[in-house]
Amino acid sequence: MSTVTFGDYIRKRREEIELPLRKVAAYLDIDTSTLSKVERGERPASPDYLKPLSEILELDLKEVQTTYIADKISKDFGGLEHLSEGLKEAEKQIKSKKR
Amino acid sequence: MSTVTFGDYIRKRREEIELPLRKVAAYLDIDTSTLSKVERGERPASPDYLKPLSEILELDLKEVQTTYIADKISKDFGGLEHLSEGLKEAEKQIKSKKR
DNA sequence: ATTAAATTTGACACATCTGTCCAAAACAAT
DNA sequence: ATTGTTTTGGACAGATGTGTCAAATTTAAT
Repeated sequence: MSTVTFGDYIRKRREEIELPLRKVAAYLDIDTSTLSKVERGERPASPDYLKPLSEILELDLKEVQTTYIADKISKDFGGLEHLSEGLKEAEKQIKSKKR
Repeated sequence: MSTVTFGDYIRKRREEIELPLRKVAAYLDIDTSTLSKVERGERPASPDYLKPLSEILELDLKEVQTTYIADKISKDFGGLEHLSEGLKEAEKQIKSKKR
């Protein structure tokens, strides 16, 4: 399975449509350097970036969020033995709350 | 559905078996005050607490972790529209990695 | 009501995080 | 090789997080 990091995911797409970091960073209203670090996984992405990223990279917001969440969870909780069960439980609770 | 916070969960159990904060905190090797804040949700629990908590509170580690994860996820990602999908995806990736 | 124990509060120190700035390096094009 | 552009690196400031300490409050017991 792939397990692509968030950084790789947006970098790949950015190169695909041939936008320089400069442009994308400007659209997100952050420094070029910051975005570079996010793409290389040196820093985590802020959730604030997700919406604008989906816009300028012409990606489905749902996919962007999904990739972001999966990546962050594996980084934040990677060490826990019972992560799978915890996620299932979290899902249940979220669904029940969404009503 | 309940959606019990991690703090409520361990406080309830601690009171059930009638241990003072003092004792539990000592076992976790943290200040009483810190544990008090964790129980009341004023501060997040450190993952380091989970194992010792499960021991001194005589709880299944799996349940402790699960509650911790569910709580933290809802706090960390509460705002995202596509959280459910993201969690499913994260689960998939974790499972595939566990091989 | 006093005393003792348990719990909470708030100020504090120290560490970590987040993003910026600007200089350095890598890359393209000619 | 020089110039222009993109990308990266590292020092930095300000914000946020983590836990401690000591004092204040609450609770329980007598």
